[in-house]
Amino acid sequence: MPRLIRRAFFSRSVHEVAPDLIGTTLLFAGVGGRIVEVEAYHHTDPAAHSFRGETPRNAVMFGPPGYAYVYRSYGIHWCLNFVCEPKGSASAVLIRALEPTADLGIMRRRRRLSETRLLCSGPGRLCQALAITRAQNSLALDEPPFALFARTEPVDIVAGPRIGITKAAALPWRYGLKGSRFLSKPFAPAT
DNA sequence: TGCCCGATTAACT
DNA sequence: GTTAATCGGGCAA
Repeated sequence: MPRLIRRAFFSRSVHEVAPDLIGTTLLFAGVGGRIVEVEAYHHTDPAAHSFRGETPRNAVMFGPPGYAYVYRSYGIHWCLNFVCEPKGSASAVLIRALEPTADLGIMRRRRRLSETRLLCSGPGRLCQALAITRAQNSLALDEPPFALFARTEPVDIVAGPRIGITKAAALPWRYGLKGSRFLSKPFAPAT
């Protein structure tokens, strides 16, 4: 049986936690899969929601690590983040893609899509498949309905520039599972 | 109070 | 490659 990841796991630099999340398994109410792609957002980063200080929307980022920060993107989609680092540093990891492993049937129904590769390959898609909305904002990640399981085997991790942002876009703070078919976009080949 | 724009996706050409 | 859909934060007035 895989080991359950506790919230102390997140009490480290977002740049350590982000690659460590690759290959772990995220379940929400028993539905989910293996994390294959994440991005790190540090509070000193202009692209981070916390960069301009605390507001009602981003308040969870300023709280203790190990909690979910959920926000609406482009007025349509939901995006799931894990708060990291000591309380107050306001850094988080955006969960960008999963390899579906648990309860594909309910995810296909929610997404109205049969193709497994696209079920959770993107931050908005993943939230639709797991039925995550603002209602899950500020929930603890090591208590039901959330569950996060440690990897059971070593993984190869690749890093590259983040996606879909205009500020500080060159920083290589996107991490992925090497060779995964379930990435939202491929990583540029290593040079 | 109003206006602009974004950590996106899917349906177009 | 381009664009609409659609909401709330941040900033100007």
